[in-house]
Amino acid sequence: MKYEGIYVAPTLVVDSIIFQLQAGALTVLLIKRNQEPFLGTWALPGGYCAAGETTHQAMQRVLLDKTGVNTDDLELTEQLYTFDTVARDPRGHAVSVSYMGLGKDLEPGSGPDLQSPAFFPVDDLPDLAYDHADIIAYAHSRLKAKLTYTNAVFALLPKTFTLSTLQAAYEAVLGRPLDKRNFRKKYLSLGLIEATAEMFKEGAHRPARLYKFCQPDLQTLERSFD
Amino acid sequence: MKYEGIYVAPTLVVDSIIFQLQAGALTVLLIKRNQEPFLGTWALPGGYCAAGETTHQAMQRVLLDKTGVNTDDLELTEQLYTFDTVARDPRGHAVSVSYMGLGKDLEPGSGPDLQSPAFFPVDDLPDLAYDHADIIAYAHSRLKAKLTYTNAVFALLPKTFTLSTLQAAYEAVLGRPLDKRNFRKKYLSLGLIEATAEMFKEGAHRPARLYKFCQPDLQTLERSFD
DNA sequence: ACAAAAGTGTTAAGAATACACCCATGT
DNA sequence: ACATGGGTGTATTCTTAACACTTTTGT
Repeated sequence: MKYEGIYVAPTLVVDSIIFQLQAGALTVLLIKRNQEPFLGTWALPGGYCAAGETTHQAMQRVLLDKTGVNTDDLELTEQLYTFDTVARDPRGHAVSVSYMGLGKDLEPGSGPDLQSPAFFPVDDLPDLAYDHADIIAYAHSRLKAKLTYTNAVFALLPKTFTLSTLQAAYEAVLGRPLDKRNFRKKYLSLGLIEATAEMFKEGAHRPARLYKFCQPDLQTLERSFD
Repeated sequence: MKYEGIYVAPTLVVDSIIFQLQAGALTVLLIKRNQEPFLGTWALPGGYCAAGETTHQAMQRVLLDKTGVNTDDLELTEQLYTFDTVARDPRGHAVSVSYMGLGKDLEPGSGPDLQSPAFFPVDDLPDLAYDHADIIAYAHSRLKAKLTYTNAVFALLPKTFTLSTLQAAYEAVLGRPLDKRNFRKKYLSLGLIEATAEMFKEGAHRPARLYKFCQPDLQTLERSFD
């Protein structure tokens, strides 16, 4: 072993990629940086992880501090990847552990200490600091995969939902239209959702049956979706 | 932001999970710890990541130092997961970035500085330090998944191989027998491998055709395997 | 009555599974 | 000639993909 004297660890940071659906589009939470480097540029919310703090705890703290979003309001959190970045920081080399979070009806806070948090459609992002555009693209591809082999959509939807809403969620994430009849047939055959007694009435058209997930936690599908 | 004074990063370590096939079994590289904690207990090769060093570089250095295995001899390396561990180390909290490596004909070195590196069948592991048994189980499950949706087997096989060898590799990783005719039909239909002109003669039976991968790098399958 | 979204079935093609015998070689 | 592993085909079931009209409601 080499480090018999003083051991100096690399800077450790955490970044969050928080997705939700808004107006039928998949959106991601960004902040406007209020310090150099990349002052004034949009970026993923991130910050330092301190000794004695797990990366997950650091993620929760940083997310709350910078965006006002509480991780208790997320339905699903998952570690994404750990990036080695050379010029992430004026200190030089840093290691960034990134987490993906999914939720619904998330409200970025507003206040002087927050960094203008806002959700942007993933198909219409502003210029981003660092390699954050790549990280978002990677998270998006992971999310697509996750929707095909798990029931992770539940984290993007309300407790009860119509089949059209469910299909729209898949279409928003996957970025392409799906056949209505095939979608319903297949999804119902998976046995993950069940009809409730309620209907959803809205507008001048036939009411829709409301469904719910049988189990509100992450399940792996045996037949992968699409 | 909280850390305006001195910032102290958590201890950052890297661990390697190196797999290869030996005598038809999937094996993983372990060392016998020569220090506390867990002195004398088998463990995954791991060590500190220092400032100025990427986690990947640290993994390469640590692996070579502790086992004599050179990462240049690995056919495939992939970051696995980053574990927050509380009691990993006498220093207290640590963050461990783990990498999975695949290779063939890997020879652990021997020498006074090395920590008795040896390959053990994943189905017959000794008692392990820390949560390394869990980490290996996780890596194994990721490897199984990887074999079903990519051509990652190439990293476990020689340049040319028979279909029986290929099937045996799948069976060793997945831990269950596969049907010979269906396996061949499906694998050949994927178009990832092609027959060479050579045959492999061995023993008192019909020689086997040797195949090779068309492209010797990682490909994602469109139809997932099995 | 009409506009708007909900709901519903069939057919055809492709993929997965189950299954048993002959072939080429060395001894 | 026999033992050993290499090599091959078919029938059945299940899954996927393509495709259009009727129903219920509010205005």
